[in-house]
Amino acid sequence: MTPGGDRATRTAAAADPVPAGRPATGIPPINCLDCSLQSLCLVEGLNPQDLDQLSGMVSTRRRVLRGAALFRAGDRFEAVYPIRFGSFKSRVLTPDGREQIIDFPIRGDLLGFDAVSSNRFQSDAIALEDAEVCVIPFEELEAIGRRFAPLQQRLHRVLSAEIVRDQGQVMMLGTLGAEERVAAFLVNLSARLKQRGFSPREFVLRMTRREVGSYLALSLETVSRALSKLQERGVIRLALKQLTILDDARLRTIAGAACAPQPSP
Amino acid sequence: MTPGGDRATRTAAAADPVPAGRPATGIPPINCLDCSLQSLCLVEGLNPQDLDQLSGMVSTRRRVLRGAALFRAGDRFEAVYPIRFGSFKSRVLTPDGREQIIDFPIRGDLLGFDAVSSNRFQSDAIALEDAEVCVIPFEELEAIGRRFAPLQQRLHRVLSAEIVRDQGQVMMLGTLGAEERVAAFLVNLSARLKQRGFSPREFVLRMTRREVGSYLALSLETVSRALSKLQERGVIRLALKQLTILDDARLRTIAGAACAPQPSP
DNA sequence: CGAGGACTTGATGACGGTCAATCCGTGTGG
DNA sequence: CCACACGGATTGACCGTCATCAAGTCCTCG
Repeated sequence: MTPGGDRATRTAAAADPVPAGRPATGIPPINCLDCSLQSLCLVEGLNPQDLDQLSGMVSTRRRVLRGAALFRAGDRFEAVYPIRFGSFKSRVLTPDGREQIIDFPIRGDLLGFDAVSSNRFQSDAIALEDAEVCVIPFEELEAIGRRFAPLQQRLHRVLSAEIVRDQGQVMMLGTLGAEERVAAFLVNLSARLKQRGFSPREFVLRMTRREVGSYLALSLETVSRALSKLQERGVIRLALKQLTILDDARLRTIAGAACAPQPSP
Repeated sequence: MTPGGDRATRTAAAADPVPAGRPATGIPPINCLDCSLQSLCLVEGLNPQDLDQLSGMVSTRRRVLRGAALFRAGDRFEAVYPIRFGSFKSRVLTPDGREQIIDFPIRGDLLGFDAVSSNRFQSDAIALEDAEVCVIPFEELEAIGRRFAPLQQRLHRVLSAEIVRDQGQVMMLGTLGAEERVAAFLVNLSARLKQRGFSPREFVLRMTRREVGSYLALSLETVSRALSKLQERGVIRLALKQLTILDDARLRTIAGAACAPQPSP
C-alpha cells in the first residue's frame, strides 16, 4: 500500500523530529504540532495554541509488525489509533473460521471506533506491513473534547464520515458487477493514497486477492479475472502486486456512478 | 411496521402527557422526563437531574405524513431526529433515478447522523406511515455534550453503534444467499420491534417488496419467492403485509450466524 | 533448493436477475 | 355502490454472471 513498495515508510517515520524541552516521561515525548499527520488526524483545523495543549494527550505510540494484531475482537477498548504509517486489514472471523474483511485502513485513518458502543473491539486489526500508530486513550479524548469544541466537532465528523463510508460500501455491493467493484476499489484506494500524500498512479497492493475478494464480496478468482481484464484493456498495469493506473478516466467510468464516496472529515 | 397494523401509534403519542408549569414557548413544551422514548433516545442512563436540565434542548417536534420527506439529500443539516412513532425509509436516489434503500428506521432510531461530516444530509428520509420525530438541534446537542459527560458518551455510543450496524450489513450482503438474507432481515426487524416494546411475533411490513429487495440487494421477485418459501415451510405466515413469525428458532437458523448484530447503545 | 502459498486461467453449474403473464387489493371516478 | 384502473405481489421460463472445482505457474521464504 505504500508507494513504490520499498521501505519509504521508515523514512516517513523519521521525518517527525522529537521536540526538545518537554518534561521527560520515560517515553519519547510526542508533539502533535510537529506530526506529519496533522492535516489528517483528529486535530485538523485546530489553531496552534489548542494543538499545543492537546499534545499531552497522546501518551505513546505503538509499532505493529507485519502480520501482528494491533487489537482483536473482544479486546477491551481503551484507545483509538490513528495510523502513522503502514497499512492494516480490519476483519472479523466468522464462527466457521472464515475471514471477512471490513476495510483496509492506511496512513491517516483511525482505527477502533467500532468499539465505542460496547467497550469491546468488534474486529481484528492486522498489519499488512510493518506499521506504527498513535495511541489516544478514548476517555482522555472525550474529556478534552468537552473542553475544546473544535476537537469535539472534529471527532463527530470523523465518526459520521465512517457511517457514510460504510453506507457507500453497502451501495456498491448492491448495485455493481464484479469488474465494476474491482475498478471502484482501485479508484477509492487511489484517491485515499493521493489524499495522504502518496502517488495515486502507482502503488502496491499489500493485500491478497483473497482479501480483496472478501472485501468486495467476490471470489478470489473473480478478482483475478477482473484485474486481468482491466490490464488487457490497457486501463491498468499490474506486475505482481505493483499497480499502475494507466487510464484513470476510463477506470472511473468503469467504476461508474458508484465511485465510493471520498472520505471528507 | 407498527404492531397489529392499526392506529396503535396514535395512542402511543397521546401517552406522553404535556407537563404543566413550564415557560410557554408558543409550542407545546416538551419534557424528556415524561417521554416514552426515554430508554431508547439519547438520554438513556442520565440521572433525573441532568435529564431535567436537558429537556429544554428539544425545541420542537415534527409530524411527517406518509410518503412525505423529513429531509432530503443535500438539505442543510441542522438537527438530528429521534423517531417518536411511525417508520421511515432512508434512501439515496442514484443519478439514473433508481432508489437505493439504506435502512428502515423505526421508533427509537435516530435520523440524520450521516449529515454531521459534511453539514448536508446524504440521504432522503421518507415516512412509510404517518410519523412524528423530535427535533434536536445538533449544535445544541454538542454544546450540552460538552457540559454533561454522560450525554456525550451516549452520543458517541450511538454513532459507533451505527458504524457497527452498517458493517454488519456489509457482511450480510457479502456472505448470505437470498433466502438467508430475507430471514436475517425479518429476524433483525423483529428484534428491533421487540426492543421498542412491540410484538416481535406479529407485525406489519410497511415497505414494499421492491424496497426490501433494494435494501438486501435482491430483485423484488427474489424477495417474494423467499417469503413464499419461508411460508411453505411453516416458518412464517404472511397475509398481505401482515407478518407472523411461527417458528422463531428456525428462522434464526436459516438466517445463520450472520444474524445482524443487535443495536446495543 | 524445496515447499507452500499466491496467482492465473479454464470448465462447469447454480443462484438469482430479467422478462412476462396473472392475480389481487386499493383507491378513484362515474 | 360498483366498475375500472393502477400498482403491488406472485409465479413461471429463460439466461447471464459469478462461485466452485481443477490444473498449472510463479514468488517467497525457510
